[in-house]
Amino acid sequence: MSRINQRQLQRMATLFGILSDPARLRILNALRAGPRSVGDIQRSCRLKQANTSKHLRVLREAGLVRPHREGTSVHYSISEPLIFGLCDLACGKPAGRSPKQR
Amino acid sequence: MSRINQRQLQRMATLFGILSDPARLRILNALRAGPRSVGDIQRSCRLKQANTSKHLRVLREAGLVRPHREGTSVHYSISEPLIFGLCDLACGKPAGRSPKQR
DNA sequence: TTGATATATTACCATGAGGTAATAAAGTAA
DNA sequence: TTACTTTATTACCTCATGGTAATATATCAA
Repeated sequence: MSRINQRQLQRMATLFGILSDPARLRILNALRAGPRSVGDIQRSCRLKQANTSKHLRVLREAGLVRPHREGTSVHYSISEPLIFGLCDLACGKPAGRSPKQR
Repeated sequence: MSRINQRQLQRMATLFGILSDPARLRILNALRAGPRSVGDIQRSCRLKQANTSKHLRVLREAGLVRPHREGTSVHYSISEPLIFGLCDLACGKPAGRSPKQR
């Protein structure tokens, strides 16, 4: 029997859930090059202001991203680069054959 | 500007979404040791019959798992082992500091 | 102080997904 | 055929989540 802790499973599921949104993946990808202000993220990801803030909050509370005030604006940066390992892996192969296969 | 295709992003998001359910992670983990019948999975994962079937369908349609009839029962096996790379990565570090950090 | 800009939060709606009981379908045996 | 077992599907409910407009908060300038 596999002895993978239920907590651990739950944490994995939660993390995957956070990464299961295209908008959040776009944000993370935008931050890949370096810190960005909320406004920049909003514009480059084509998101509404409230929506941007909401997604950033999710990422922040998950510890994937970190805010830093700079005057009147807030700059976010990746605080968990391991995320990109996941993204690259997900990007590379799995479920990559065809969009739909039943 | 990042030129990650929108399609690719959507595919990633979908894959992560499929992995964002504890029950499905349990199933995948159960299959790690080798093929298993639906009934076995159901019992070892403590899932209801309909629920098991539903989750297996999701995994199957995503190409992560493959069915194989054997008499009156159906055995499922992992068809995309790369998934475990994702799980191991997710398991190892990210968001791993504390369960909640706001 | 007022005004302007940037970000966060709230309230609401609409959609999607998981859980489950009931039913259907597929396979085997007699 | 009927009866039994195993798996799949359907219908339904409930809950969680994303999108958005409106509002609040924060920071700076004048």
